[in-house]
Amino acid sequence: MRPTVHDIAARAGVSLATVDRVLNNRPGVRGVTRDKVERAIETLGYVRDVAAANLAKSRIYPLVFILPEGDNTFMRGLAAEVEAARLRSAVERTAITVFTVPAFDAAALGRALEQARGLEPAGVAVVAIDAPEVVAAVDRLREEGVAVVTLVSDLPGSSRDHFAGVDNVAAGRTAGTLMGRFLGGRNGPVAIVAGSMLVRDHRDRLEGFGAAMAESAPGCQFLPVVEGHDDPAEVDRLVSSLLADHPELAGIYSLGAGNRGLIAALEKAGREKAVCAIAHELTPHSRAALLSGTIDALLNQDAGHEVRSAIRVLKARADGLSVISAQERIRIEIFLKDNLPVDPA
Amino acid sequence: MRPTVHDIAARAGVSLATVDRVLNNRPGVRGVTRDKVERAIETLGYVRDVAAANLAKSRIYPLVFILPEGDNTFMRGLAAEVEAARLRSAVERTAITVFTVPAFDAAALGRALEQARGLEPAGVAVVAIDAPEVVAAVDRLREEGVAVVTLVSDLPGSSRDHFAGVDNVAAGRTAGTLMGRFLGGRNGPVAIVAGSMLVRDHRDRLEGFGAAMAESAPGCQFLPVVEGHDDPAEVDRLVSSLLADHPELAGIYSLGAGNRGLIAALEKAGREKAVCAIAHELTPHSRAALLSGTIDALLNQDAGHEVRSAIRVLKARADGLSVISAQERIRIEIFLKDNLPVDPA
DNA sequence: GGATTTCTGATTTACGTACATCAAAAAATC
DNA sequence: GATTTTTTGATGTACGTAAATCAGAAATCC
Repeated sequence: MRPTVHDIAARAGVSLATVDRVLNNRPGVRGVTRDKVERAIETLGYVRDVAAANLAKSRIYPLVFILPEGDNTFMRGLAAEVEAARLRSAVERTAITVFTVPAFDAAALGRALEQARGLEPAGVAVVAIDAPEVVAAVDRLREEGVAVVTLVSDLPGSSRDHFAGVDNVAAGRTAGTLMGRFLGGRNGPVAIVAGSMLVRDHRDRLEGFGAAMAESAPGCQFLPVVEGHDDPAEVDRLVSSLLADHPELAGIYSLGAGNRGLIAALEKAGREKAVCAIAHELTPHSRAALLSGTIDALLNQDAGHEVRSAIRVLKARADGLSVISAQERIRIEIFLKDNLPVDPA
Repeated sequence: MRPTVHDIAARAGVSLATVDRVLNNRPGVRGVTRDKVERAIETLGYVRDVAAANLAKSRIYPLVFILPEGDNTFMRGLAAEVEAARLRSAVERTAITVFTVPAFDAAALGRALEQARGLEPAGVAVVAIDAPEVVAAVDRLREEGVAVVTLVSDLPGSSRDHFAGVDNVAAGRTAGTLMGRFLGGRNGPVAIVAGSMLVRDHRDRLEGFGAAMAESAPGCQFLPVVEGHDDPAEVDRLVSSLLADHPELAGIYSLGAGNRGLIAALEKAGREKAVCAIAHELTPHSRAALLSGTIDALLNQDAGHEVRSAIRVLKARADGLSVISAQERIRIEIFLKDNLPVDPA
């Protein structure tokens, strides 16, 4: 049988109240007594029953999620996962509030973080924008003891507790290695379609892609990076003109969103088999394109995993507990047509 | 505020005891009264507080894990993850017992399952062997209301609740597509090293590999499958003689364990760059070989995820609850040198 | 050595649910 | 309509912890 606070009190020769004071860092315990209690905890191997403690505290974890607006498929999927988590609130003792802010607007994000602070939450999960006012707002939350996790996009200079997302340089490298190997020494230039080079994730992916391509396909020629602003129609136009201008195009790396446009352009031109296409994020469209062969490989980060991980980490940090680190590692998933999950994302 | 049993009692105009009877399916409630209570539960959106319920029941989940013996690195890693889960027992209200049985011995596994049944556990997780006596033993457990999850290796004909593992045909296909694309039309035969063709996992992988290669590298010549019995020394010998006999060897697919032997043979022959090598399971050795370029791609299943998932599913089934299915999907992970997790497995 | 401050003990209530008991009410049976 | 059976209510205890109160003991101060 697992030891309880009563067992510790008996063992240490003190009362329940004193054990409680030690366990919860309340004042009013002499050093020697504290030591006695801590030794008893040690020798009995006492572990606080979190369920019982939460019950007694009627603890709920007020959490705030701050997500970007816009109709980006990935971000909508992320929002859906947050909503799914909200529906589990009763079971998980969380109370999740969602704020949405205009995409790429650091000032608005800073204000949203301030607003979140006003709610005195136990934790905040935020899709960060790498800007000084955002760093400042995050640091202020941390100073007040609020746990902060960055989601999808990190904030390296800040004091955030944890980042629930992938290393985008490594993701870019992975795409580069795959592209180099898939081309297998074939000639012809490679095109890169970004969303916006103002976004850190995209810059990181580009950096990694270039480095890995230099190793796996030395001498490969790159076309200038074009920016599709994650908009399918714009990506369609851009890719269509790339295809028209470069009949020998060997590969396309799409490191942002707007894959519907990429797929449409390749298929309109009838070049879907000739051009090696690698893109990011599994969506119903990209999934279909992978299965049909229009897209050759897809890199993905599991939005559901990211949201669940963020919640676990925030709760643990709020209680000062540790987490299973391997469980919180967000994978850079590589999907070929053969290892797709059964259920569309 | 979340509704409690008291709220339901008030709303339905009955006593707490009656609510309790309805909630826990105890006899002694008229149909009409039951309906009243259920309507109240519905309209108030009552969800039982599992933590409080478990506390009141002092519920622990006695679970049995049945794992194969032997010094296979993957299985040892799996055992380590089970042990890690055992150390979390206090927090997770589990009591985990581990049985080990000789590998590939269906009769012994059947006996172990019977023995597990004697412990009257809430759930059993088993690395299955596809044999009639194992199916029978699993079905018997299920009949007694014990939840059963197959781990790593499935048991299709049985009534097991869930399979925590990967689709090995799909894993083989994934390897085949990668191999075909990495070869990029190069000539030269491809060798396949299995552990034992008696094991279903290995047969499945081979089947998938052949099918995908036929698509991605039509006309590729295969050497006869050799069996290394997951033993590094034996794999080393086999691969060394393959390399000596076939100077034009283009690729090797190792679908079992014993990768240390594969790596050693390739490096001794100085052929690690010339031969495209694809293997399974991330271990310290295979990780190093991936980084050095001896192995070109690694397929993996996350043993930690499998164990944690098995426990979640067993607990949920024991309580008749549902699980987040996306969370329990075990991925076929593809690792290149670029997307390795930071921490070795 | 008395007053004050700091520590400790004893006890109680609460969290939300499970489960048992006994009495009372309602329904079914004859 | 009396009896039996079924259904329901009322109540209490338990699970392991949190948190509060108040009294008493020990240490510290002057």
